[in-house]
Amino acid sequence: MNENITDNSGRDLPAVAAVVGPTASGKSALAMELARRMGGEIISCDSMQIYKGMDIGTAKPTAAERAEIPHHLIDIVTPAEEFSCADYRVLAGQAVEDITARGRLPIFCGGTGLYLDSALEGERFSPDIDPEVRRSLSKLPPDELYEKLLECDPESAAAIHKNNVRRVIRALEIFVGTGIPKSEWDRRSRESQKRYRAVKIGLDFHDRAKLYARIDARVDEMIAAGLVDEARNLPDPICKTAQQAIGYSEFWRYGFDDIPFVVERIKQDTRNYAKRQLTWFRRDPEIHWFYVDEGEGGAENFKNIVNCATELIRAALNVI
RNA sequence: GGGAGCGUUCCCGAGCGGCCAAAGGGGGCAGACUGUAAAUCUGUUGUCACUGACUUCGGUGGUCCGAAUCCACCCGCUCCCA
Repeated sequence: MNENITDNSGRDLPAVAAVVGPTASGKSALAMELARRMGGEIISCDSMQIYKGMDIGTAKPTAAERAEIPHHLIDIVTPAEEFSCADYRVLAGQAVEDITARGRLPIFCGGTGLYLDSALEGERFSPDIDPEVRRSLSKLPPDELYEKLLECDPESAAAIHKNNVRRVIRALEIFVGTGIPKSEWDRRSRESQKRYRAVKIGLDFHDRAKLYARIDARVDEMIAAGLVDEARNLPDPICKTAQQAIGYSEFWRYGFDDIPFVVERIKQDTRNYAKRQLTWFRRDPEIHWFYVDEGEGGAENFKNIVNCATELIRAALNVI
């Protein structure tokens, strides 16, 4: 059933779908429905659902959902383990291969734009860098770091704001570690042949306030579902990435004494995050956007989105 | 009833006679992003016919060439004494 279209360079690329959008926009429900209709399996594209034990705060699909439709790349490491975008790319590639081999349609679903991009990219030319390089660079004053970058990789320096120390360091460590500027590595990745035939479906709202209201409501639900205890009881060593998780980091930062205050912080952080996700995805011209609050919104509109998305995917991927 | 304060742009909050459409932070909006990405960073945020004009700092009326800043009264809030 999964008849791949031959792309213009003559290679057969596996077909995949992707459902993206800001947090709380209804991606999971849409992906589930698409999976049911099209014989698909879901590949989570979420930097935090990777972590075991962080269930409520990352809005993982329920056990029932996971029993009905196979979900990949959820619960793959403990919060103590460092996990990167590059790791994700490798595992996503395996998942697609696996799902495709079984004649089913891989459906990416998630809000981590960088992870999705890295998974869909043809090749990723970013070598491993000795972490010691970053460590020593981090000790230098920001101005000096930017000066250095200006010298060894002016193209990246021009693209990165000097205040964005984290990215200045990344660009610098790539040059120090490989002798080749980051801008050059990036160019090679960008120019590489795509890995899949992908159809991307995006979810957004005409009225931003509606999205924000959904976010607030969902945070309240998470609290009711026991997020506080989940955060309190996470096993101690937690890696840098997992430490940043919204819904948990606020407890670590503000403590467990004033729960209502922390809840407000979680809502605010989530809203800001949703805005950043939208900024990321809106830049991608390949995404077909659907509006959750179109017309009357609600179940009727959801059905309509599912229908349109299904047609779109079938047409574009030539999947029956 | 007496005393001491306070009221600033969406919010908090600085300003205390001109350099103030008014610091800073938050929020909003927009943007960047290729191995920390639920991270990190940038721009913008009174109105308009926008290198200029107009309206704004609780209200009204004054002083002054000139007020968010000084004075009077009024309204509202807070705190202290009774």
